[in-house]
Amino acid sequence: MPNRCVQVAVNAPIRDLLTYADTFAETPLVAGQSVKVPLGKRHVAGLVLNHEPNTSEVDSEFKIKAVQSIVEDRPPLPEQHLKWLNWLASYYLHPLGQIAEACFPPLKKKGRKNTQDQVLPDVAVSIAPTLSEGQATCYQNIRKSFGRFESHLLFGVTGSGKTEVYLHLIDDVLKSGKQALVLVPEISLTPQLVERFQARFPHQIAVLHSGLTDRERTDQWWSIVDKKKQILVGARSALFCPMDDLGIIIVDEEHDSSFKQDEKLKYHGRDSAIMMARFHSCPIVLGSATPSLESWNNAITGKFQLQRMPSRIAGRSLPDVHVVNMRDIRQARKDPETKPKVTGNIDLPFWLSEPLYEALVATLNRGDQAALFLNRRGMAQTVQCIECGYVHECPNCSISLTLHHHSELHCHYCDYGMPKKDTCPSCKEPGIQAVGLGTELVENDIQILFPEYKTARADRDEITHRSHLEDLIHRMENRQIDILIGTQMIAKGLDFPHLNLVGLVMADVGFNMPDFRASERSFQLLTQVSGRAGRHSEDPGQVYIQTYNPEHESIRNAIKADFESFSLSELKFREELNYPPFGRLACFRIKGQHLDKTEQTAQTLVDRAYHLSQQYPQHYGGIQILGPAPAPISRIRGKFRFHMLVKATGNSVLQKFCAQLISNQKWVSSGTKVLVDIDPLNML
DNA sequence: AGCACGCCGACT
DNA sequence: GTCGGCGTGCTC
Repeated sequence: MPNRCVQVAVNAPIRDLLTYADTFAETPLVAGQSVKVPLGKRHVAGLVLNHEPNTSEVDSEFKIKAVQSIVEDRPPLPEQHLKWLNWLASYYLHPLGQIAEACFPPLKKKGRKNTQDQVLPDVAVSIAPTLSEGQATCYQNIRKSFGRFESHLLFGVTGSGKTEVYLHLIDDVLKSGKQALVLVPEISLTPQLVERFQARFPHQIAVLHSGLTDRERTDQWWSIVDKKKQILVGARSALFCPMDDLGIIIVDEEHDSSFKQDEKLKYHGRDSAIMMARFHSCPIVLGSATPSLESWNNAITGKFQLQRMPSRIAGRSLPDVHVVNMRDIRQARKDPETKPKVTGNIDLPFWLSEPLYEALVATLNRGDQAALFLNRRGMAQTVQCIECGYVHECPNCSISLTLHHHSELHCHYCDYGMPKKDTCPSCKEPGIQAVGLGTELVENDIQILFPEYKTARADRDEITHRSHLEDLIHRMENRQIDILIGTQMIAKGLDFPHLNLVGLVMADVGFNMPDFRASERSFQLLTQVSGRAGRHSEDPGQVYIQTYNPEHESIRNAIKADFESFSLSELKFREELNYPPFGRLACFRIKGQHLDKTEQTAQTLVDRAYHLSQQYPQHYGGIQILGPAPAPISRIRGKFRFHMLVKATGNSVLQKFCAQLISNQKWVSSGTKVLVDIDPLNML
C-alpha cells in the first residue's frame, strides 16, 4: 500500500525539508498545519508544507517516520502567510522550520486569568479630528490603493500629523471588515502611540512585543486570530502573527534601524512587511520624517508612491536650532582672558558649553522642561592610565570597558565586570582616570549644577522594564521631572508639551564609525532629537547641538531640517561606491574559538566566493567580493570574528549567489561557524 | 538545536 | 580500570 507522505520543515537547523508519512487517514494533513514529528531520538515541532504523493518507503534512502501528532490549539497558517514565510526563509537564508515557531503563541489557548487590562492602558475615548488639507490629500491618495498592493512613503516632519493619517486609513479598513497591522520600532518604547490608538479604537487593539509575558502574548495572539481585535500594533515580530484578511500595513518610523533583527533570522521588519503586503494584496504605508535612503530612492524612482505631508500643524513652528562648536569652547576656556563667563560665575563641566548652560537656566526659570541626549551610557567611555596610556580591555571582547557608578568597569558586549582601581595594572602608578563621558556622568554633573531641580535618566541601565518607561512618561507629563537625560531611547516618538529645550551633548558620537551609513544615522538622530522640542507651544522650541564637527553635512542639513538636500548628496556618494540603495550587500560573518582556524575558514570562504563568481561570469560577473578582514570588533565573548562582504547589482543575484555559497558547509573547519546577513545594517 | 557517540584526562 | 569533559556528526 503506497504511503501518503508530507514534507515538513522541522524546528532544527536543517535547510532541507524532511519527508514524513501522513497516517491521519480520515483527515489528511494540510499545508500550514503545525505538527510534532520524531527527529533522531527526540520529538520536535514541524510545519507541514506540501504533499509528496509518490514517495514509497521502498525507494527512499531513509526510513520514513510517521508524523506523531497535530499540535492542539494551533490553527493551520493561512496560505498568504505560508508564502510569506517561504519568501522570508529563502531571502534571508534561514531554515524555515526554525522561523515557523514564531508564528504561534508560546502557551495553550486558555489561561487562568484575563490579563488584557494590564497590557493596554485604559484611556478616555477620543474623537477623530478633521484632517488638514495636506493630511486629507495623503489620506485620499493612499485610499485609492485599498484592495491592491502598493507601497506609499508618507514623508513628513515630526509633528506634521502622520499618525492622524494612519488612524483615518485604519478606520476605513475596519469598516470594510478587514484587519490592520501597525509596526513600530520598539513598541515598549512608544507607549504614547499605543495610547493614541487605544483612545481612538477602544477594545479593538492588540499588541505584541518582546516586553510581554508568555500569557499576555498568547492572549493577544488569539484576540487577533479569533478576530476579537481588529488592529495589531507591534514590534517587527508581530509580522509573524498569522492574519488572513489584512487590509493595510503601517510601518511607522520606517527608517529606524531596530526594524532589523541582528541575530538568528536577520530580517528587516520593513522589507518583510512590504512582502507581506504583496502577498495580501493590500497597501502598505511607510512613515518617516527622515526616510531610509532605500525607501527614499524607491519613492523618487516611482517604485513607491511618495506622499508628502506639509510642514508642522498650524500654530507650531520648527524649533530654533543652535550649533555649538565645542572646539571653540575648549579653546576659549584655555585662556583666562577669553574664558567665557556664565550666570553665577561657576565652572562648567567639560562637556557642557556656556550657551547650552544659559539656555538650561532660562528654560528652568520659565518653569519649562529640558532634555539632554547622549548616545552613550555609563560614567565614562573608558578609563585610561595617564602615566603609560594603559586602557582596560574586556578579556573576552576586543573592546574597552565602560565605567559605571564611579568604580565599576563593565563590558557592554558580554557583561563582564570588574572593580576600577586607581593603580594602573601595567605601570603600577596611580594614574587611572576616566576618559570621555556617558549619560550617568551627565546626570551627576547636572544634579550638582541644578540641585533644586529634579532629574531623571532614561537609558538601558535605568529602564529595564516597560513599566519604568511608562512611569517616567507620567512623571514627565506631570512635570515631576525638570531635566530628562537619556540615550536615543527617549528620542523615539515621545511627545511632551512642556519640553522646550533639547540639548544634544555630543552629536559626533557615530560620525566616525567604520560604516557607510554613519552620516545617514547621524542625520536621522539629529532630526528626530530636534523634533522633541516645542511641539505644543506657540514659541518655537530651542535645540542646542554640541559638536566638534559643525561643518559636517549631517549637521548642516539637520539644522535646516532639510532631508532632501541631505539625501541628494548622500545618494550621490552611495551611487559612486555602489552601496545600497544602488548595490546590494551581504555580510558573511565567520566566528570561532581559535584565531588561526577562524581566519583560515574566512580565507576558504573568500576563495570559494571568487571561484563561484568566475565559474558563472554571465550571472555573477558584477559581483564584488571584499575581505576577508577582521570584524571592526574582532572578538566578542571570546570568539574571533572575520568578515567577507559581497556587493551585487540586484538582490536576486545576491540572494542566489549567497545561497549557493552556503548550501553545503562541509568545507567549514571544525570549531568555526559561517553566518550570512543579507542587507546588513550593523556590521560591527 | 539537541542528542549520542567517541576519544582523552583524573579519580577511586 | 571508569566517570565525565566536550569536540563531531546527524536528524526523514
